[in-house]
Amino acid sequence: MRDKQSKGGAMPEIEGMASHAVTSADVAREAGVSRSTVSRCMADDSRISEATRKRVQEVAARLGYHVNKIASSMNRRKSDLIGLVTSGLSDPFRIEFLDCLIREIQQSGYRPLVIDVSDPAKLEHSMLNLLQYQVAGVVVTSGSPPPDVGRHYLKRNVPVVLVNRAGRLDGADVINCDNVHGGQLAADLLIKAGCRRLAFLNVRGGTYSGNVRGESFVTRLAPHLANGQISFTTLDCESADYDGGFGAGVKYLSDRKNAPDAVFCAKDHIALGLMDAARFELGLTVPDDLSVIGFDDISTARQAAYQLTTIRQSPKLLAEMTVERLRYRIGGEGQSDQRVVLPVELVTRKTV
Amino acid sequence: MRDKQSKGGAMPEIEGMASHAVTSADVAREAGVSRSTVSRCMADDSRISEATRKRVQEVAARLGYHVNKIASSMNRRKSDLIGLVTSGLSDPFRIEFLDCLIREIQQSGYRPLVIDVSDPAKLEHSMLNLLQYQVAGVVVTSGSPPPDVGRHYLKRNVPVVLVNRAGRLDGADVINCDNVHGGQLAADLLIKAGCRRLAFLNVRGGTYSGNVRGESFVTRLAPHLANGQISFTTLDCESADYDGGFGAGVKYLSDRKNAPDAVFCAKDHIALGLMDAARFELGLTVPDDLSVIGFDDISTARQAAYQLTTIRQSPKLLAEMTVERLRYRIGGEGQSDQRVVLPVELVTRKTV
DNA sequence: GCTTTTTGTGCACACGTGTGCATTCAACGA
DNA sequence: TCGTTGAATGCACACGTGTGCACAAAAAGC
Repeated sequence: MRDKQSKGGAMPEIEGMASHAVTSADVAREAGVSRSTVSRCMADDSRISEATRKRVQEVAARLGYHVNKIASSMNRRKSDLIGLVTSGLSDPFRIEFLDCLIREIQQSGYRPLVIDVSDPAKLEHSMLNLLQYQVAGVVVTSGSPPPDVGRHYLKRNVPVVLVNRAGRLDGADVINCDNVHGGQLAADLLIKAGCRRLAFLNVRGGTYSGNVRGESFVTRLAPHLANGQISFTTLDCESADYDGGFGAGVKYLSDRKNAPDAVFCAKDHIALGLMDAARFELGLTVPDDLSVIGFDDISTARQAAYQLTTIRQSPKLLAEMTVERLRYRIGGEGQSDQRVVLPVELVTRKTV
Repeated sequence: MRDKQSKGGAMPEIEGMASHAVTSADVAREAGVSRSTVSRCMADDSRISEATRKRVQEVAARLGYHVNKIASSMNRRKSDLIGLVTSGLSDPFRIEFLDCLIREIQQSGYRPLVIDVSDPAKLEHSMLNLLQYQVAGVVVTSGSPPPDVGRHYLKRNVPVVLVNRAGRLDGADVINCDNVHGGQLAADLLIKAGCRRLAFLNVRGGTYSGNVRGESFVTRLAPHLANGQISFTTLDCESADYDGGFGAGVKYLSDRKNAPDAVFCAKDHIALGLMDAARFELGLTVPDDLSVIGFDDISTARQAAYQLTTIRQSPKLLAEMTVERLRYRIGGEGQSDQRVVLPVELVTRKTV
């Protein structure tokens, strides 16, 4: 009855003294079944009689057996890990997105394997490295993966989702919020508010999302520009964060005559810095002296000290969509790349 | 010369058409060496002649071979994953810590496997689940793992580090910032500033770190309390975040006669909410009508709109220490649990 | 009662790697 | 020339799991 598959003689194995991890063979021996049966019982997945299943699972629980996911992954040639490529946890909106994403991934039975690429030049190396872990899929939230990488993923049938990135990757789905519409909303609002000297502020060199927002903004402005009733400038800051926005504020808002009276910022974090520079460094009043509008609607933008008017995109929706695409592609193969655009909405607060 | 270890006849395998991942056997065949040699070459670790190593590595690169970490982990019975137990990405200081931690882990050649435990009741299950991945170590930044879990980790020789948690776990190192000193610094500052009606604000039910900070604060206050020259109250808020602090501000600061004139908050995020309630909801002036002091020195606290005086702990130092402890214990075994306390410092800004 | 179908299990192989041990080979000293 | 030593590499096993196939037993059909 016992020791059906055990190789040598049954080693004594004093109860509770085993220093090695308890394996499915241990459970099999103890329950008097074969290792295969144990495997099937743990997976709930085959036609195993209710009686044995219950007994085996009970034994497994008593022995403290847990399936070795590494061994399982090796056998199935695919792990339940999903690679998350990001660059640090400094950008507020990305954090909110990752927060939702991690929950969503976990809820789908996967595990997030985070990989930080501060140096964009290392993106290729990092993504290849991720492949070593037999990840079931990858989400890229930073940088633009080179086509070489895409080919490797394509060959291995590992789906890639690019979130809010420029998408030129074969075999990858691309998800963006509606940057174009966002830019239009911002333009419309500022025009309606009667602003005359408008500006768009983004980090120097630009980012994909930021560029689209700015271009859409200025396109929408075009008719009024032609009229000569308003003016438009493009401004840039050193970094895409609070300090960058603050620095830009000090730099561009000092000259009250020619300074813009309304600034559309590529992202909220920059807008907050700009606002603070205007208010606390230059003594301006928002929105009387200066209107500010951001993009993302990060949580800080809601705080009483800012009450930033902004274009909202939903991190939760973004995350849901990401995982949906991922799950759809995992297993299912050879599907054409998809481009998803998620809606944005204007959130009116007190800075315009 | 070729096909030394290949089992059946050498399948033709058209160049570049292989749909399966390239394995060490492929490299071995191509380079005319054994699979063992390939393994040793990739590890740089044995006494392989410089010539063969170079040749093999060149072939590996040409074929696009990467070691399969899953298989490797299975063989070595330990992966290079480090579990990160956290509860969401909402708490600002924890995010800054995780940011540093992920970098640090990565720099040490490990990979962070994030696991989110929103429901503290699931902590045990989650940590056991983490063990399935053969993690090399685990960092807990949320919740208090039950002793059962500790025993499992101890048995498997997998190190656990608790960061800013109550530490009662056998086999786990515990790292805290100097909460006691922080509470003292806060007390000293407020006394020196001449505040009379002091209060400590924490989330309802309390947290380990918060409780220690509050207790140390009131202990330091004791002599002055005995004099009857000052008063002290403990306040609580619904949630440990901005909204919680804001709500508490509205609730406790309305009655100008009896309301505290100085509040020590368990963490910055709460302090920011409190400040905003005071300033924008009640029309108070900070610090004239109300002094506020926080804990952590999160990045938002530095912003011009807040300029929060606070007790600073270093997320970078915390992360470095965490990984140092982890690395020390991985491999090295049977070392007594250690308790690390990291320094804090007062950051004087404009809210006291 | 005999054949056919259904149901439940076991056997054996494969996944890709690391490493102890054996083996080969060249160099070297006597 | 032969034995000895050291370096370099191959062999074979182990890691723990999933699953196709075969097989036994029980149920069902006639």
